[in-house]
Amino acid sequence: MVYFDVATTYSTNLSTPIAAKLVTKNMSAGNGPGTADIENGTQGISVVHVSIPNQAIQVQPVIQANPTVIHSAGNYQTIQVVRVATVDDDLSSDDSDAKKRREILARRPSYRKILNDLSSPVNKMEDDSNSSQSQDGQECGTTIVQYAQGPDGQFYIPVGGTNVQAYQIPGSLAQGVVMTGVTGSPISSPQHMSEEGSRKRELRLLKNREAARECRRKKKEYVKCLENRVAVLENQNKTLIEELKALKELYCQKDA
DNA sequence: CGGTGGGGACGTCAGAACCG
DNA sequence: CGGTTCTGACGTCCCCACCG
Repeated sequence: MVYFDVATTYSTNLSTPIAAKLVTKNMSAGNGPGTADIENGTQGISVVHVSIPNQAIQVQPVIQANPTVIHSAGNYQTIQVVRVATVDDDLSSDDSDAKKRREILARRPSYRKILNDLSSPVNKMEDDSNSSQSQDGQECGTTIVQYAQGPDGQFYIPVGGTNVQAYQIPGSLAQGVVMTGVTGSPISSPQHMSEEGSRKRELRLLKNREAARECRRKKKEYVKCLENRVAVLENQNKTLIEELKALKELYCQKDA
């Protein structure tokens, strides 16, 4: 089971969970519509757990309790799906696992820390599998973001994109840390010492080259996430202004 | 068509940050 | 605390649009 976490932006400050149904968009045949469970959030955010591939989807809110609360009901909202973690199906219902995923979502937006966490080997492996999926002709979306809720506000968390390149150290470089002679014993002559030094340097440069590439990629994602956040907040602001306007009108009508 | 400037990607270095 | 990783800064290259 692969978990994806996304967030809706149209939900409001409900104290009860909001139901929703997934409406897939540009899904390839055979993927099916997917399902969604929405976990109640605070400050207008509900986290949606879906089980469809890593691509843009649409979520349609379904009002259960108080239809007047969500004025955007029925509107479709395109969101992007984030792969959070891959776990065994046996573990998928495990509370501790869900808690772990929530912790990831709730982490503060420390750029370095977030990126550091999300650069774990597991994520890299999954990114590799993503890139292999995209070779089938499916665009997996541009920016992959995670919209999470912190104790004092909302923020996006960038996660690995689809263009992660496999990192391979050439054999001669990878084993260059301790050089041995034909007999297998360590070599310590000045010539071999300099050779070892140059090999070490080559390896360091190679690693740093890859690190710089990855760093730029993550930075770009982070900037995109921030831009997305601006867009979402502007949208929310607009919605709230409209809501206020509607309430004012309602109030005036009652008064008259 | 050649010169030029902007923008993006890259490699390298240095130093900060992280980790065992 | 030493080794490793991350990232800002800098220089370079390439591509593209614009202009004379």
